[in-house]
Amino acid sequence: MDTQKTPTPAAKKRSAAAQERLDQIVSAAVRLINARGFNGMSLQAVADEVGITQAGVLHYVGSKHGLLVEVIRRYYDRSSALDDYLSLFHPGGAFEGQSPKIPEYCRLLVAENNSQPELVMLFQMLNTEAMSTESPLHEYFNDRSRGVIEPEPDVNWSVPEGIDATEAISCALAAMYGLEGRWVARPDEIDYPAEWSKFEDILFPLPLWEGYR
Amino acid sequence: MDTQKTPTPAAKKRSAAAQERLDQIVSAAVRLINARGFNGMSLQAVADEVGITQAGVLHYVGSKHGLLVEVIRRYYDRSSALDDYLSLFHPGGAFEGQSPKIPEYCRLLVAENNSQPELVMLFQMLNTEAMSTESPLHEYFNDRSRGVIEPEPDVNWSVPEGIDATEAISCALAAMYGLEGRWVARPDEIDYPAEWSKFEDILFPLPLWEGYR
DNA sequence: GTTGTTACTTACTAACTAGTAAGTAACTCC
DNA sequence: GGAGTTACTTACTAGTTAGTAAGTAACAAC
Repeated sequence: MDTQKTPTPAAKKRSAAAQERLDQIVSAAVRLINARGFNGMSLQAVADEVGITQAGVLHYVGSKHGLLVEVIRRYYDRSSALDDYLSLFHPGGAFEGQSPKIPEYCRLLVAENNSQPELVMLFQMLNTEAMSTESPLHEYFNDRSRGVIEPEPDVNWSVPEGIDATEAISCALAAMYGLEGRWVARPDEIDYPAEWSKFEDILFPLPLWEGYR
Repeated sequence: MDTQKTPTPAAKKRSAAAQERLDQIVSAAVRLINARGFNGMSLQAVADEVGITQAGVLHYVGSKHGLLVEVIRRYYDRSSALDDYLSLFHPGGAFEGQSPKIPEYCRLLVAENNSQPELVMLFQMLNTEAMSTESPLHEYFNDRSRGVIEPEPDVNWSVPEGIDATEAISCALAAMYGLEGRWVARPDEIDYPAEWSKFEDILFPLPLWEGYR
């Protein structure tokens, strides 16, 4: 029964405080998942970081699985400069009629991920744990992996002759994932966008991709 | 004090039985790490799979960290068709004076890994957990990651003009890692070597890499 | 000013965690 | 046949795990 009529300003204020607390909980959970994995993380550790009791954490998320759901939700609530790029080529967009370029798309993705190392690490950790059929995220990440290779089926990419656009995206994203794993493991040693630009010379070598980058 | 003089056949037999038991323990541990990660796996679960008590497991490995050491050891005791390939180009090898080719090297790596999905998954899992500085394997995997990009510094790869061999290997291995993650997550859906051959067309496109593949 | 809701806390449970200590049965060595 | 070693087991400890139940203090609604 949803009795949520016009919420009073006071109710809004309280709910905002609650939202802030939930954010603290999710932030702590992300840090702990990155450090130990979801299986290795405990509700008590989350509670300690936030400064409340373990039962207090459960008050917000219900169960450990509920916490995982909130963490995933946070991952998806990121802003995506990417969808913005692709939508430019859709009917009504600024570049309607033109075709997007894979290297350009990749560069945007790299730039975006470069500003969110914590979420990149979270993705690597959960995605890896989800390899196991035992993981509650197994099907979820498998579906995602299938879908991401063809992010926008109605877009026709501008690629050189003899190059399969779908394969090029698939391969580029695999390389990106591999590089991201190295980067988040030693962020001080690796300049992610700089390394990517070197990868670009391999993935999209210049005589062939001239005009398509 | 090492009192290991000529071991009697009986001692050998006993030690062989012990080795077999240790193998069972390590095999169970690999399965459980793949399913839940090292942090999520317990000595009791290993013991249950082997059919002995948890204290029995500790008799062999001393501690949970000791079990991790044994698991890592198993990973490195794999045969490597790869080193064999590279050694052919060393002084005294059959191909002395010639240069190895990166795509060929990659194909061997893919073929070898394709026959060991369990160890590939183990690598993905431990490597990911080792992203965290908290992991006992953090430095270990970082060193490995640095080294693997230049597997044999004294080999001069045969590559097309304008291509940086080190970057090509680095990029190819990143893509391989990314593809392997997809493969072990859904082995029934993905034909790893077949997918790799499509990646080859992107990483080493034919007009450019003609004669270097 | 009562009634309800929110945001927690304390107190608890039952199961599980890695690790230790002290056995014991089987076998080997000499 | 006695001494030592191996491959375990039983029994235990101290700490941690997710989750439940029953509060309670602060505030809001009316």
